[in-house]
Amino acid sequence: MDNKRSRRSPQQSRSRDTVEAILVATARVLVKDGFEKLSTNRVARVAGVSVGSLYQYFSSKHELIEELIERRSEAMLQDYEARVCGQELPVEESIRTMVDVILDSRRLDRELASALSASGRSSAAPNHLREVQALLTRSFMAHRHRLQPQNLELAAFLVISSIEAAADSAVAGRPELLEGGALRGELVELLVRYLVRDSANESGVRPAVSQAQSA
Amino acid sequence: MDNKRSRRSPQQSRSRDTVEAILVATARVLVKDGFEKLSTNRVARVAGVSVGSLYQYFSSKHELIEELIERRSEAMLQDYEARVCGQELPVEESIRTMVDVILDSRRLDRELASALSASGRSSAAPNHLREVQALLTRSFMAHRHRLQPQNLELAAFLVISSIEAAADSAVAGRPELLEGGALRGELVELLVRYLVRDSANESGVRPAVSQAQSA
Amino acid sequence: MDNKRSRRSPQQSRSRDTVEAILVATARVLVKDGFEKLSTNRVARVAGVSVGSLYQYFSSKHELIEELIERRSEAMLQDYEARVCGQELPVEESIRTMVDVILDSRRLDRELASALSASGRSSAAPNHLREVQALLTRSFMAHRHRLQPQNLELAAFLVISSIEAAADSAVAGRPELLEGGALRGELVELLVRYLVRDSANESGVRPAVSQAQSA
Amino acid sequence: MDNKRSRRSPQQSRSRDTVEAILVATARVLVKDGFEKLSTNRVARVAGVSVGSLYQYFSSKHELIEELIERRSEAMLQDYEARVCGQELPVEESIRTMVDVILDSRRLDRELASALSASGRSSAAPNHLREVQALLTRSFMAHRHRLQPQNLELAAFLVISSIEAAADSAVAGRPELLEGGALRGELVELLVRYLVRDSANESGVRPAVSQAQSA
DNA sequence: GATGAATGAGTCTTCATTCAT
DNA sequence: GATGAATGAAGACTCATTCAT
Repeated sequence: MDNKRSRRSPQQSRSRDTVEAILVATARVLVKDGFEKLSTNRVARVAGVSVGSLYQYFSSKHELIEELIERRSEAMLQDYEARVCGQELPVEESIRTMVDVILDSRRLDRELASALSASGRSSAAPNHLREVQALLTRSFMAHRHRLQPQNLELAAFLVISSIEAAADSAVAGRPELLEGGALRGELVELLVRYLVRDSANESGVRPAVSQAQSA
Repeated sequence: MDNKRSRRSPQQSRSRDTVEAILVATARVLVKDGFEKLSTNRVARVAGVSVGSLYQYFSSKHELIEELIERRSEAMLQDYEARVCGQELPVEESIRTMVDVILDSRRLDRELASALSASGRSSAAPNHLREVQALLTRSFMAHRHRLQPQNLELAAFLVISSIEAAADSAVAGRPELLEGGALRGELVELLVRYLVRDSANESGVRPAVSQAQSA
Repeated sequence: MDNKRSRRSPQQSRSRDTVEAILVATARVLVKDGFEKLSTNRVARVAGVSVGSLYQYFSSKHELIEELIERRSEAMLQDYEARVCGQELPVEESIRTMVDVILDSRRLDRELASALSASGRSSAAPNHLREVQALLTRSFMAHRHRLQPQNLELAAFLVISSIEAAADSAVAGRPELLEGGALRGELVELLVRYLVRDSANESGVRPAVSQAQSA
Repeated sequence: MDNKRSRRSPQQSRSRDTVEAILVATARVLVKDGFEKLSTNRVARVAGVSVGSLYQYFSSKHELIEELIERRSEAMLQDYEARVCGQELPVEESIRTMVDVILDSRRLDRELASALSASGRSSAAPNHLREVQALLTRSFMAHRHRLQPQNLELAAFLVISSIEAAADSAVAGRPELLEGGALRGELVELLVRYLVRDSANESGVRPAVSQAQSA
């Protein structure tokens, strides 16, 4: 625990290959068998090395996974920077790029993302707000003339997932946000702005957003 | 609700107490030791009953957790309904209530929520977009005059967490959303509407949102 | 262990019914789920009584099974006696009746017999002399002109099963038989007499045996 | 033989010893405590290795037992072949050898055989035909002048065990044999030929059988 | 007598980790 | 450095048996 980062950092090329093989194997096992079946022995076997070698470069199973996640983040960051290419983008473009980067990343290694994020979650978890979402959809229906989104079901999906995400992120990393009214107010702002149709200028004010996107 | 077909449905009052004790113990273990340390034996010990008793009411560890999550969902649903009280609320109010319900729920059992949602995620996970978020914040700074949110750091937090959440929810339950451009477009719409200041009417069009919120 | 036969012997009719129900349930469970899945709790549930009641009449799981076996033996004995009906049968008839009784008993509750006798045996057991049997069949083929049985494969089956049975019975109940040459000699006598064709009188000497049997 | 696809095939000499120790321990536990008390942990402890090691070479408790049985079968087969030594034996010799092999095998590891074959059988089982056997013996007594065997009690033992064995083997592996009359007829043939004295030539026809046997 | 909730030792099995070779 | 055999604590789950109601 305290001797973290004690191992690792291969300098020779053979070592680098080994590390790479291990990481690739980890991802493969994760995708093929899920998080629960991930074991150091199995990873080593798939990587074609011995467990001993695995422990030469990763001091624990935990570190193995951390490294994998870190690499994925780095990849996303590089993707973002590659797309932005040093330019100063307007906010709309920034956002669109961000969205693209994250969604593409998830799309590319869907299995890995799923294995990584849904790892311990019980199957009930994803559904546990289904009913609330249904409730919300119905409420949207009732006011559909005042709402901007066309696909109300998709809108409800987005709304719920955003609230939950904010709540969970706050719990995980910024608990103080749960106390004040700031997060709350901002979330409401976010969502209401998204949902409610602009009364004055239907399609004039914010035109950039509705353009077609490249898939 | 009661069609859970647990091993047995309690028929004596003793049983009901046992079930309750087990569920309480589960939450306690989850909070104190985290998901990974949750074991049926430990739960039973903390609950002051035997493993056998646990298995009399929950046919597996999995079911135990499902029940816990289900109870939390039900509680949230009831909270929502209590607040709405049968009235037909306008969208703004629906959203505010929804936000309140979810945030309050998380605030109340923060630890449990954390244990449950971060269950399998490695400790690296919460941080893995920190850098991206920093990037985004800087970009926001550069355009701050065109943006509506005051607290740009909070805005970036919200933006990132919303995108990630949408991506993860899609991966978990609606993979088809990752393919088309619909989710992407809607997400961009959501975020840009939130971020960009209304050029025409600075504070006139959407007044309801900026009101004070009841904690 | 030492208070055996302490419970049991119902005198009232309700008790008798209960005992009967339990025994029937035991057989049912045995047939449906096999010996390994047999548990007092399950038997009680299937019998429609409580475990407590089961233990009122059977002091242990062990005793439950013993009783079942004993009943089966009694049934066979009664069947035999019913068929013999007090008459003094000639040996041929005795044997035929005996064979009928045992085979019929097995045929009638084949499942139960199988569950009971194959209970703990690994799947390898029934086959473990297959090769030897094949060897023997081949040897028979080579001498088929000197042998009496028509179906040599069936003959080999019988031969092997008889030897094994004698060996196992001896191990289980009469270990001294394994030491001397008596059992050995008698077994050889039994088998050779069966196998080798009578050189002198092909079909005259022992005519009674080849008659048709009632199925 | 070696295509057993156990978890791993030992590659170092240490492993081979471990495997051997485990198998020896299995036999020892079986002999000392019986099949019901056989557990992987106990075997490992007796073998002086860890459970983990056991599972390195045997993927389940089941496989452990299968291996043991297979080894015993192989040993018997080798014994048979060693005695036959490639020669083409006459039937009488084949049978005698077969009988010797099986009886000797049982004699050598009597305890193991007992534990293995009586594995699940309740203690009632071996006795459950005692009464029938008594009956039969008495019947034999009555016709003793027409019977060939000298030791009628031993004959009855052999007769009963042969019928039961045929019935059980059929139940276990060839249920179709229970239906037709073939098995029945053949069994009767086998037994009557054994029991009934040859009327014509008392001691002339089948002389080979009564010779002395090598123990 | 009957009930069924409770017990807890014991079962099989996994897997992160170590260390002699 | 690499190997892979060995470890053993720990986990999920079962079931014969008891005993308060």
